[in-house]
Amino acid sequence: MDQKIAPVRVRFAPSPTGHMHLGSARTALYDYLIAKKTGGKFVLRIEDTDFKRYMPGAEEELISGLRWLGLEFDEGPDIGGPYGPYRQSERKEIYLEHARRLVAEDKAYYCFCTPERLTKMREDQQRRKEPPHYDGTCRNLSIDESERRIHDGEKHVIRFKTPKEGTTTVRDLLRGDITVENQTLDDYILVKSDGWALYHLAAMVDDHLMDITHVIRGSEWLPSLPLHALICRAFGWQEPIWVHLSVFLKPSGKGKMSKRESADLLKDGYSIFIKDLQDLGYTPEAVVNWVALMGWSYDDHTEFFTLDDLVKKFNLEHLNPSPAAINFTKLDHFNGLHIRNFTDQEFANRITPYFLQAGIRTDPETLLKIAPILKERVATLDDAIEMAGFFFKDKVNPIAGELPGKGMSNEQMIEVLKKSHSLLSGFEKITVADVEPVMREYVEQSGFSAGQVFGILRVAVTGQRISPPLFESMEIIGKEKVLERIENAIKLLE
RNA sequence: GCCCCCAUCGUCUAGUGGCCCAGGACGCGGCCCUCUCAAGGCCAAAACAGGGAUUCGAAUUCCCUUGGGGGCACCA
Repeated sequence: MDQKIAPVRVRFAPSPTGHMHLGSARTALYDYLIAKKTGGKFVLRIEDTDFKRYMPGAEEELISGLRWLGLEFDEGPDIGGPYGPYRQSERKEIYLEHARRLVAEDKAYYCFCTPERLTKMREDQQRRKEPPHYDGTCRNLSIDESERRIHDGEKHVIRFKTPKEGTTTVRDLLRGDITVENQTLDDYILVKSDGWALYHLAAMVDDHLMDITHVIRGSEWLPSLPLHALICRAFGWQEPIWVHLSVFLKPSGKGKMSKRESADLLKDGYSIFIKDLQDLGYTPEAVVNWVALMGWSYDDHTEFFTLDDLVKKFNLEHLNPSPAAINFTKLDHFNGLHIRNFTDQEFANRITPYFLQAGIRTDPETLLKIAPILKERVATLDDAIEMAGFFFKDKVNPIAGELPGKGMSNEQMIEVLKKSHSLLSGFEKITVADVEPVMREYVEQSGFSAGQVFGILRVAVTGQRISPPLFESMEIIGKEKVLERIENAIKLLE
């Protein structure tokens, strides 16, 4: 069915300047999927040449984020590989050599203009309503003069000698040919005065040296795509296949998520950061499933996918170029779906750390028993704490006012609790099969509704108005504790 | 300001000239189930941005307008 695709080499190349977010996660996911699908390689490369913006711990967060999502990479800074090193900060000389080669071939040149002059130049251009452009002062300096000035210790950068005339056409896999007038391009800086390469050079050199076949990245790179193609062509390299993914917009669909909005979002229990999502009780399965479908679709209308499903079904052809607003309620939906898809044991394992974090001591047997009745009713894993914390407490503390008893007096509630207590006492142990028929029979005779009777019992036994089913809960809690809690509630009412 | 990209229900999307008075999913509303809350089942409302052109025929092709997004650093 699927035509055989040659093995790809793809790279996820984040810069360690901030927290890993949904956009990165999706790019990495698609990289992983297409690599696995074609039997290719998924490499992680850290683009850390901007020391000013470097964020300590970002690389570790990236790696643990990838692993949490299940996106194991084949080559990377911590595991190495045949194309290393995988940190750009360890490849300075490689970029410099390449830049010099371009200079030697008259495809780049040394520029001695000071940042101050360039800033002023730009301001003047802006004032004259001209697009900001390098004015070409050093573009035609002779090699001799350049070398003399370098020798004299003059600060310099290396600029790309962008063609002044004609057009450049590059093919993006999702959008087709994109053509720009070369005169709208600039003589971009390739190497900074401190000798470090800029992204444009470093990424192209690395992609070539690392045999990258497909460059999958965000569409914020689209404007510099012609430059990148021109650089590849200047070196005489074959270009990779360019794939620019749509951007993610904030839920309203109006623009990208800002820092301030991310903070607001967190108050509602959502986040665009992978680390947060984990803490908020989302499963990696759901995040993967959800994010995969933001910009990609599968044609038979199925939407529930595991990572393995996606590896089988993913393709580059169904990618969608238009921007996508993030829909967190759909994440909730997928989270529920995947939670319910877990085995009871798996679910028990997953919620354990959340209880731990909340300071609630659990035991594996009970966890396994509550799993089936809990799985159906939590949206996020940490919901389990609120919903099922009472299973692990010695006693619960219902508030008198919390005991519902719609339209019932205190005396009536006490009556119900006392009767229930005596009924339950008659059993050797509480099981749903034994107890439920008896209790329902009591409801019949009592004149109260099932909602009234079970509602009071629920609060007495669980301390909550909302809980998993009453009888199942009582069976798990055990007769002794149940009776104790009912007695407690009676005392409270009296 | 200049350059580039995008445009189907509120949102994510299917749709590559006739199968579409547009299909699915989330959400929303209703009903069923029901000891609470969920889950599940069923039903409903909801979109081709506007204008031209091509064609026997356009959501699908082309042009313009409008709207939205991204980019214009010795950041990535």
